Amino acid sequence: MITPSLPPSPIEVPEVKLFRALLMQVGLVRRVMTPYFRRFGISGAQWAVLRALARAHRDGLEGLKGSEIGDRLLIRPPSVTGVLDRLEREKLVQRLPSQADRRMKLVSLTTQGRELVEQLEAGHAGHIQQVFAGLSAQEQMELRTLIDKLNQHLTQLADQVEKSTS
Amino acid sequence: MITPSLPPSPIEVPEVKLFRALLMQVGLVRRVMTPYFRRFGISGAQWAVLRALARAHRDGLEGLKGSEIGDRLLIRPPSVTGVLDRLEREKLVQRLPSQADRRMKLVSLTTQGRELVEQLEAGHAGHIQQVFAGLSAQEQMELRTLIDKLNQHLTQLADQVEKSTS
DNA sequence: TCTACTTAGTTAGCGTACTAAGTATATAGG
DNA sequence: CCTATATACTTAGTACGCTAACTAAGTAGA
Repeated sequence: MITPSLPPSPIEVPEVKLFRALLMQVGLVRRVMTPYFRRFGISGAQWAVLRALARAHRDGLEGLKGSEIGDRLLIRPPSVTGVLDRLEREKLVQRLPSQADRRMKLVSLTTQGRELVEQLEAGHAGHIQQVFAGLSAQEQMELRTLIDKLNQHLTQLADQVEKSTS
Repeated sequence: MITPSLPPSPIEVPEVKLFRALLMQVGLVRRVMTPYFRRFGISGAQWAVLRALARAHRDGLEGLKGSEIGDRLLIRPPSVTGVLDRLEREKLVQRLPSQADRRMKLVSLTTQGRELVEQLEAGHAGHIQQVFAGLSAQEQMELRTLIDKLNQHLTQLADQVEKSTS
């Protein structure tokens, strides 16, 4: 006889609860940050790209290639193309063909893009501090240590997944 | 004279570094989990819904209404509609009109959906344990405590954002 | 040299998140 | 009773992530 009901709930290991807490965190951070970036007419992903380009600019580089942006942001090439398309449409970045390697395009901030970065940077630290205001400086340090350690492990795990898939 | 260059990089407060570590974590978890769910023909969001429905089923409920699902998963009504559309297409869930309140539809697992939940639950804990294998049991507990505390704060902050926007 | 492989970027198509706005039903206040 | 508000869900349109597949260009090996 086929039972139409589910068997009793499996024992919930602590890792699963931790994982759900982590997913909750992701959702909450999205809800807090998305409207914040919206005020500047951009998205979180767009800000991440603008910030990477600003850093490159300050390091004296002419620009970044798309693949470098993708590596830093942990997103795949098609996602980079999409975000750059929209940033270029808003005239915040430009894609200049490279003479050295004609396959790639060097992406850099426009004057308008640099102005927006400046404007955003003025209040950015303050807003991020609000996000973590629920934790003491000590707790923030502990969290940082744990996340870094977890990220190291996840990087390894992600590489394994990548290989086994391809 | 207008400077075409950016002013020097603002001082990077620890919170900003922590925030970037957190974003990194989000990207890495996505890269590890998405291929895992893919093996079962579903997505992470779909699993979250199936799991919520399984829990409701075990609690003896006929089903959940869409808004309850959205509340648990921290997603808005249109996202719930979309995920349910695809789950219904795959015959994993069903939307039954409620007689008590004709506005809502009670969402529940189909037999096929229950079978998939069972199948997935068999190996789920093991996979999640892999995700956190980079941390000791002690560290996992600490991380859990910190995330819970942060989530409490973020919930409050998200509510404020919601109110100020509307 | 010429083929094979690699790298850079794009396009196509899908799933999931959002806001804004619309429909239908329920409930409350005058 | 009947209008106003609130609730439940959907539709429309946008952004961002992915895989698969494609073009173009550089690189290496027979």
